[in-house]
Amino acid sequence: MTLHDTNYIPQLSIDCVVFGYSEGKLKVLVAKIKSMEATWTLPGGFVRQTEDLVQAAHRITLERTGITTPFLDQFGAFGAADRINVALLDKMTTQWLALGEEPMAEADFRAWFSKRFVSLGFYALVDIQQVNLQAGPFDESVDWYPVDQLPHLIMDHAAMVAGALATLREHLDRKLIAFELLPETFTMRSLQEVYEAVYDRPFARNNFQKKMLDLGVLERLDKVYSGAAHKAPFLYRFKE
Amino acid sequence: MTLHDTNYIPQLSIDCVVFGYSEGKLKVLVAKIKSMEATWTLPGGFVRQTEDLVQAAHRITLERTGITTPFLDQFGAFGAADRINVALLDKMTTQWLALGEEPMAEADFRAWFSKRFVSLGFYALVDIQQVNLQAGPFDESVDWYPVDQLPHLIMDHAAMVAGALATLREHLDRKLIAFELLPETFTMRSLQEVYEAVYDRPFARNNFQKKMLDLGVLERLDKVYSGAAHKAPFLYRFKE
DNA sequence: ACAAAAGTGTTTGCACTACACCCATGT
DNA sequence: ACATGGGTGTAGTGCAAACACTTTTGT
Repeated sequence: MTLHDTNYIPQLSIDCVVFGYSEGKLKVLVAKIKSMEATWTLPGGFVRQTEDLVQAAHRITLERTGITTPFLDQFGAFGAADRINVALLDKMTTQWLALGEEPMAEADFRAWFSKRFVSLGFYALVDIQQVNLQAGPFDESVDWYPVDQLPHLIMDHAAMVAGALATLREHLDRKLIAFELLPETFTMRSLQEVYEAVYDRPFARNNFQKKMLDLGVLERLDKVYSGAAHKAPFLYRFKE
Repeated sequence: MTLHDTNYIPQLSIDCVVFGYSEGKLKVLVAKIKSMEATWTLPGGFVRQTEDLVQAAHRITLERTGITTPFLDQFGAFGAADRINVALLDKMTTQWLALGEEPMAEADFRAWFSKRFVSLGFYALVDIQQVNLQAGPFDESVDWYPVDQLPHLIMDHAAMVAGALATLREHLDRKLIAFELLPETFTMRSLQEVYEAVYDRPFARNNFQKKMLDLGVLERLDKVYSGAAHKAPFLYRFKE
């Protein structure tokens, strides 16, 4: 990766709010920045000159999760005039020089990062079980955090998460995308739990089931016997 | 205006879908490009290094309409890898050189415009009666066109209008922004006509009135006597 | 038999629709 | 008086929430 405007569009970045669902909670993928104390960031990146915006967002998500075709949607553009993090720049430069691979002049690196960036916010929905976490070049680690227990994020990344969540709540029903957060087959209960995690409120079980079935997009499969002392629930699949 | 990345962010543009309402129709502000046959474009521009995104969108709208504080919302990002118009470039260059004011080297101009641009789509709502149309530097003229009778727009600008309209339809009810298309005081009928123009379908008069009044955001003022042979309608004002 | 959770039916309330009627105004 | 459009009330309809009941499974 050489950060030069012959390869990437300057002053434009993409940050992805990657949502996953596990343990009854809606989670967001967050990276801890290398060599910095208590500094976390959303997975982000830049747009290649030869690349569509959506391709870039896919690539950025893919690099961290291994997921090739997640649901992706652009939810906002973040471009305050002072949208820059000078404190980060020095730390990053040190880090960059330490990387060593495909070396780029420090001056070029600083020239790239010292400018104000406009960032496009995308949110992604992934089946958390399919994810293979992989840290990016500047990341010490990437991890899932419950959306209501995020660590301290740089710049306006917290606002991005808020915006992404607001958009997700608007879209979940209308666009039939809740299934994107689940494995291919799932029980009605787990689907309901996804809704409850996203909207942070309970849903009535019977009405929820009726509403989902009335959508006509669920295919009922075999029952699943968990060995528990109660009726076995049906499995469902999203009928496209 | 000097198009150089010390002044403007390169490869990033903003295009505005400015909606107005008149003569029972929803209209969009469209500019005819100078010295080109049958080529129209949405009012657009670039983002200054020292400027917020929203400021830039406001400026671009202000330059053409004279409206200082329209309702503005970002509805999409357009960034196909081949999002460039080579045919336009030559024409524009000629045009640019003819302008003469604040001369910039032709090479710089071409370097600026020959690259791929990512464009942020904003839509704006204005009271069309308050607008003073003013052509931009590259525009032969700017005019209002009914949203369903647009001239042939460059690149993906038609898709932008479609996206803006879709977003407007989603927002009109939920965000109480229909009033932005009307003068400060208006009759219930004219408000209904705005809705009918936006959604391109009729609304039942009595039910519409009830729905609007039940929102609790309308302040009823005096009646307006038009001199016509029927009951005088009330004027309303948006209660913020 | 019982507990736990799944599945389904029934009623209630609310919002939106359609229909109907009265009112104000100028000719 | 009448035509025209404004304002309001009422009955019907559909959707979603609330309540209630039955079924399946393992201990």
